[in-house]
Amino acid sequence: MSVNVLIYEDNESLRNSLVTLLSREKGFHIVGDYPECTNLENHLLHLNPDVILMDIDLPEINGIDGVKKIRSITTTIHVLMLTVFDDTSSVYDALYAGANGYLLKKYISTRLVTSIKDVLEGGSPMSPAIARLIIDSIKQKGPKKTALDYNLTSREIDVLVSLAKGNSYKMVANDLTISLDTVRTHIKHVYDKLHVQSQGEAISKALREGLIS
Amino acid sequence: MSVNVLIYEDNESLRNSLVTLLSREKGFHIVGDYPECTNLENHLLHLNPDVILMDIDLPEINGIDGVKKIRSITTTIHVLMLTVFDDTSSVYDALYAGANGYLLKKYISTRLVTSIKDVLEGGSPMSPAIARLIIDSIKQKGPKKTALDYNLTSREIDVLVSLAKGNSYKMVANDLTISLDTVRTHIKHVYDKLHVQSQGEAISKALREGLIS
DNA sequence: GTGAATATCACATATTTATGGGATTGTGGA
DNA sequence: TCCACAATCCCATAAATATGTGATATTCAC
Repeated sequence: MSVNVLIYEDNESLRNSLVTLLSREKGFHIVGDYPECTNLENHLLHLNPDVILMDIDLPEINGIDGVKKIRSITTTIHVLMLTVFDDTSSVYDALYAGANGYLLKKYISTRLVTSIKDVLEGGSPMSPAIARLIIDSIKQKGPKKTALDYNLTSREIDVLVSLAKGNSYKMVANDLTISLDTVRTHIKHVYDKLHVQSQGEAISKALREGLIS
Repeated sequence: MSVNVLIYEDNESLRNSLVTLLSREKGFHIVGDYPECTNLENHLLHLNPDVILMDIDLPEINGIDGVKKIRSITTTIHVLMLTVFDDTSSVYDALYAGANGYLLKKYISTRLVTSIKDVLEGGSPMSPAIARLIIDSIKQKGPKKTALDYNLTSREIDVLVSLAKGNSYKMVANDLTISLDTVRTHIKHVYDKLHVQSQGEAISKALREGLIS
């Protein structure tokens, strides 16, 4: 049994290359190749693809929206994005839209086949440059500070967490089974340590810096 | 000129395989191979590696801490993690520690050489399964809801943002050059729309759901 | 041009917060 | 042993917040 591949790529010579490349490979069957994905629903219904190769920069409906449409219909078909862009926002948009992998076009000749196999196994193959983008943007958010960075005690964290849930002092007291005044004391200490002077600032600082989540 | 590779891997047979594998490849020069990375500083100083292959599960000092130590000394040396684990926390820890790539051991025979070349080019090669983990954990945070999901108006967002900075109502009023009562009104509406009844809950909900950042 | 939604302001008041004091107990390190 | 610190509680008060009700002007779609 072979893998059904559906191709959307507006660059005709590249599209032909893809077809040639996969035709030579046994185990792959190309069920369709189109320069645009306006007829997506029909294709999905009648061509029965296992994997879709989707160019990101498509006329009419772009690849991102194409993926969204696919995902609104089915989550089982694997989608591998093909792109010349390696900018962060395209990558993120595609990932959120539900793409399974992200291959830079310059790597197509050497990695297309293995990448398709990877997505079929549930992996998310991506060019190293793409992976780098993702990693950088994750790291940018920063290694989460621990409560230790502000010398918050465990009880102080408890109070902060309870507060962030939207509890009033009274509710926090009830939540942690301590008195209202104790809650106040803890919060005072938290404010001192975080150098803030209001609940709003404390909570947003705690959330943004990963002290609580 | 060749690439200097330094290897830390406690499994002796695997370490020998790595050495053999890279020895056969021209352009690579192995400057050292050790079962543990306790002598890291010295090695860095005297062996002059371009790339370090680092097992994650090392005795004495584990690979994560190894990377941290490397990064505290230099950021230019490339580090490729080798692992049998593909759990989320190991991956994240390694990334935050400053690893450049993350290769599952079962792919070593087929992808080690290209992966090393990838890191040298500034990319972050990783096995598809690893990439999948990262993508899933990103997506888990969810596609950010926009303010539209709660029908917040632009002015209401302004107020919310200002509040999250830690501003009091007075300061918000000053910030947006509107009256205190107008601030109150906006906040009332925000609370209604978000279904909350305190500043803390509003801010944490807004931050967690990505309404503001 | 009517109505719905936005943005603005006003007044009133019960609760809640922020902040200042001060106190007791237990724990763990110097 | 003694000191620092964590965790608990108490009192007091000025300031800020939550909530209700009501009003006006603008805009934008129907």
